Amino acid sequence: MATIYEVSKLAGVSLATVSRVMNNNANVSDATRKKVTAAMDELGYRPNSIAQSLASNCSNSVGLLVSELQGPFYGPMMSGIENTFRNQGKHLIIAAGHSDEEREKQGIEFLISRNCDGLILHVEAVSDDYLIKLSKGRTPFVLINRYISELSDRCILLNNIKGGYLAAKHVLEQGHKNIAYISGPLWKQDAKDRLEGHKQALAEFNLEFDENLLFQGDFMEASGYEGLKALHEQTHPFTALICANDEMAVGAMASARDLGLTLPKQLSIMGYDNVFFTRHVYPQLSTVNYPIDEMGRMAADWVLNQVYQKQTPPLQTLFEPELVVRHSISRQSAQITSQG
Amino acid sequence: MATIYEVSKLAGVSLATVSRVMNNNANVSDATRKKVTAAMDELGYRPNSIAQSLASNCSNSVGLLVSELQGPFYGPMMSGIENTFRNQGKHLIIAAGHSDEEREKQGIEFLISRNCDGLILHVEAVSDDYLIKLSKGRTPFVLINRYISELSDRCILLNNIKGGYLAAKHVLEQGHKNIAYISGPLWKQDAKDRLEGHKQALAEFNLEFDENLLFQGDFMEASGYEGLKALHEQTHPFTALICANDEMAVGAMASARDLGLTLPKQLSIMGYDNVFFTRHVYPQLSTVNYPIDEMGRMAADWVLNQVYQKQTPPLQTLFEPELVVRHSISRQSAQITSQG
DNA sequence: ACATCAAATGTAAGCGCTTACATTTATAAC
DNA sequence: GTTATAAATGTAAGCGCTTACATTTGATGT
Repeated sequence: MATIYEVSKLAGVSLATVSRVMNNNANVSDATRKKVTAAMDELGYRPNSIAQSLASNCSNSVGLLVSELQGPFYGPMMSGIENTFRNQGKHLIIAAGHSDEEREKQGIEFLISRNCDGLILHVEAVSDDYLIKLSKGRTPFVLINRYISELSDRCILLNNIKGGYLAAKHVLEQGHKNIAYISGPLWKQDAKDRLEGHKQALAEFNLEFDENLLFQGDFMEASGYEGLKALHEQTHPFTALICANDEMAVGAMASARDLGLTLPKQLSIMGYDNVFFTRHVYPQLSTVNYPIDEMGRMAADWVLNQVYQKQTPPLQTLFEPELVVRHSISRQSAQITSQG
Repeated sequence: MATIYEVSKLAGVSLATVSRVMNNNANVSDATRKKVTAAMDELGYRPNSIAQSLASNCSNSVGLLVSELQGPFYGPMMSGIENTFRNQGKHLIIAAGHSDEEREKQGIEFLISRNCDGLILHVEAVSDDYLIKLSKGRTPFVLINRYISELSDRCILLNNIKGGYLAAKHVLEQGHKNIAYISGPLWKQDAKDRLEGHKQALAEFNLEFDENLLFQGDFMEASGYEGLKALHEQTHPFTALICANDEMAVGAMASARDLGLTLPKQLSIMGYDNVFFTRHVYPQLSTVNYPIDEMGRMAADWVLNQVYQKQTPPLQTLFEPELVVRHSISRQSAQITSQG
């Protein structure tokens, strides 16, 4: 691999001049610029970006930490981010945290030690304190889907209370009065918020939230399956089920079929996230849109703006959910009565 | 950020010794090792891996180029790869090629200029010649889902002929005789192979392949939708439709509903890939399993073995598809007759 | 006590770039 | 033709590490 030194020799100029034409940041005469680019072409020269990073203390790469590389949720987010950076000549280093504190920390440290200029973090397991301490460090970062008041200007969030409210309101408006709920893990803020919005809507309809109709899941499909099974076995009747995300909703749909329930006639089911496969399930799932791709792009814009001082559209940190009505909520449902 | 220099000062040893304890590759007395690690802890020292890469000419990172960061196919692949490398202390730099020749080349060059020790490529647009030339370069790479005879030992492939055969055979065994086919773009080898396997099965059942029942799609959902619409409008009847991947199959299912066809009674539909959402569509889609996660892990093993000289399970380059029977193929179908 | 040799440590030259500063060259004003 | 000033180019010192080679230290055998 040719180095800058060989290029400079071939072009008959100094290292510095070659560097200047690469970064075209200083005055270089047309004649020498031509000589240099010719030499580069001849040698097939490619700058070694590791060396560039070390020397300039700027790697032109930003780190992205997500929980998982797979799954319907992270794909669109990564894609939105990658796109934005590609257009700006920045590069993406991706690590997965697997919702595990140790691995999340490892991932963050790797990205920092890799001289990332900025970080986009979607972390769940790491503590607020850790992040606050991290914010004092040299690598700026933005948080997706996590709120820490001390870091509020770098938290990109969905209004989950509103989302929970929207979902419940829609179901209530269809005439349902007994509504079961499968939540996410309630130590997570988003799970809590969605449930809070749910309760607000209930209150607005003068209905009380029935704790017996709450099942705490973990945002995974299996817990949706288990959740509906468990709810079906207890004695309080319900005609609709709201799940705190689409994966659990899909699990619940499978469960409903195994229980012999006709959807949506005997049981209405509502999801959350508007993950792409919700259009493909049967019946098509009504849900709440989580504009995760947009939020990813916004996170990328944040980095562009705050780290690279680029012009960007105005930064926005709070995003609004939207109701997506499809065919999984029936207008009037027969009550499922208890098993006992 | 503390540097190795500060650590050496604090510990009262030379740079080299600090480096040695980091890499524990030479004789260092217990006493000094202790002094050094204590100094590291005190300073919260983290080696700068950019500098390490530059000096050692080994970045401990491997590059991965995929077409898209999203979609049901690449997620499991990336995840399998990331997992393997995490366990070995290697890191992953991901770029997307978007099936575009220029962008694929850019991506590859970026990864190389980033001093990746090895590359895993899932490329579609770049030419064989380009890859052959690339193989002469300094960065070793392995190809997923692409066959180039000159590079055959580094091509990790699915036996697509067999897969196409399996799908068709299953449909034939259920008694279907008139089978429509929505292929991928036929300039792509995998699309060609799947169709070839399809024809083999037909031949085995003494059936002729009807060109009128072939629609060439592009592996995307929309082309499945359009494909079935077009097939339905022509005059040759068929009772089953085989799609060259699941996305098109899902598109075709939507199309079938719009055409008022009951699935699978009036039309049987078969997919290919066994993407995770095939279990969630209705009726659940019968398909052919593409073990992409395993193949990703194998690619990672290849790099570990060939680039880092690690012990790995034996390298395997050809993977076998498997039939996945679910509920989208009916035993005996009423014939769809022509529209005309 | 001395030589011998291995183990432990230090020295310093890079890795391929960037950039502050110094120097040279061209341009313009008088 | 000077001189002042700006533009173009060169010089060399790093960036934070690794590693070949040199040196020192400590055992061991005699």
